Amino acid sequence: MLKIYNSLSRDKQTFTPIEPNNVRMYVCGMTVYDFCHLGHARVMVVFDMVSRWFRASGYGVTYVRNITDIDDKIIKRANENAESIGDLTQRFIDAMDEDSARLGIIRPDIEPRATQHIDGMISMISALIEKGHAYIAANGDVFYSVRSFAGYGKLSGKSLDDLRAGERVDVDTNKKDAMDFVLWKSVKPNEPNWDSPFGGPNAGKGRPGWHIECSVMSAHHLGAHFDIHGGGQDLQFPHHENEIAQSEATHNCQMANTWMHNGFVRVDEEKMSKSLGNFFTIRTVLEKYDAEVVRFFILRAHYRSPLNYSDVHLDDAKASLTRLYTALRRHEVSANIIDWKHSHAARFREAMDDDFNTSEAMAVLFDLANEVNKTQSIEAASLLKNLGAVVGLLQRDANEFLQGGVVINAGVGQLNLEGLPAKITGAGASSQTQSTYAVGEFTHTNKSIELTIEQRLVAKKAKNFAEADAIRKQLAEAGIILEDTPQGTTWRRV
RNA sequence: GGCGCGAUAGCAAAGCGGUUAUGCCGCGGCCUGCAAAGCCGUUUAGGCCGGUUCGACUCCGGCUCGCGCCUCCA
Repeated sequence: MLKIYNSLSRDKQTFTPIEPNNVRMYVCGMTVYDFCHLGHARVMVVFDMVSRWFRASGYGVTYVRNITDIDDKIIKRANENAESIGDLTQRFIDAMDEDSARLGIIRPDIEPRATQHIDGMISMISALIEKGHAYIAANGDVFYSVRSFAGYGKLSGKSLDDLRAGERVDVDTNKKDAMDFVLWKSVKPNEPNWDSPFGGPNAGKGRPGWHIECSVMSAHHLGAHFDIHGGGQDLQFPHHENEIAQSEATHNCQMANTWMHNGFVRVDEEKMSKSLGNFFTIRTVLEKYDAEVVRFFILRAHYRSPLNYSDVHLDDAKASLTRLYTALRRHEVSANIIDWKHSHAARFREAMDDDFNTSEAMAVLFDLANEVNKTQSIEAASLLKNLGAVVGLLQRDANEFLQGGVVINAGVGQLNLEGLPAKITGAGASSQTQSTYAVGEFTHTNKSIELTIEQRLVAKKAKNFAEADAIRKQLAEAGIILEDTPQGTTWRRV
């Protein structure tokens, strides 16, 4: 029985989909004016995990994640770049797709773009005006009247009287109430605009505000009442609160049954964000760390907890994931079937059913790795790999992961062994994407490493251990660890 | 100022009113030519002050500190 913490009720509730076998989930996606950072990675990974767990639990899932492709920042950036808005947004959508694929994200079923739903937004805004929930201001902007919606504040727990709008920002004098938010922005010079029936000094020409997008796109694809609405913690207020106000005032029914919010990624105990400038883009991090390590790093914490980012933590995650892959080494794993009655599988399920406790689920994976190492059981190894698949982990060939490594810059010059620079590729975290990605430039090719191992083997057979150890040491300095086993010598990258 | 969240061992991170979380690191042992990996064992916990209880890291109250939202933000 799956329980989910619902931000709306502030407790864990048993999850029952509205339709018997289809979970309808909407997640607020990205505003595409720049590369995605680790905070975006977390939303993508978390809700990917959520949708995977629904599917593993036997549900059908309709997962919608929107793309905001029109807003102030996009317009500003396009102007700065002297680039068209369409070119800019497409460029960053492509980049997002690439980052997402590398992180092993299964694409959402539907990825609507705001600019594809302008008509729907105009309709909803018109309906809100008709119902008295919105008004056209003198300058032609259309505002939502927060006082007109009795439930305003129910998601964030804020009351209108406690909110001190205007304390930190100048209040727009066109508003009736300082907390009213914009639904339609009347056109400004050199800005893209659409026709609307809202009138005003610019004859209705303008563009939609941010909040209305999600109300329209979620209703369009999932209906007025759906199961789950998700997003980052920072969207809870005002974005999600405003969505509720718009949607519920329009449709006269509850918008989403369950609201899920993932915690922030932090840097030095502070929220990672564009405005603080302390963000790391996904692609920057992936220059140094394997995408699956990043995915594991995100998944080993509970989705609602804050997640501190640092190289030390990524190194730690890498070492941990290495342990799991090491257990899988040399095991031919059987088909994709999980016996949920198996004690480890049952524990895994119990953890995931308890508000997606991936932290606990990862602990099960480590216990399973211990069992594999102890007993060499193929069943245990298969279960480990198959449970990994449920959360999008451990699907690569173990050696491919272990020999992927990161770039080693030190020691190149000192090596007298053949160290041909070469680009070694390692597959992304997902087995679903066939693309491969370079982790970096290595000082040794796999081939040269194997040749070196052969040389060392000759020395070993001659009991020339000084020579054998020297070779091993040289490779170690280049970040390559040799391991002698009864089946021969294996290697991996640090 | 309003509202909310958190404080667990060297680091990271869960569960749980009484039983080994888990991973990394450290230490000891086994294994190994020596290592590595692995296995076994092991040192470091529960911000502070009270209360409830036979028993609290776990429940309640207070305090301190940190963080978040109240402005665009995943």
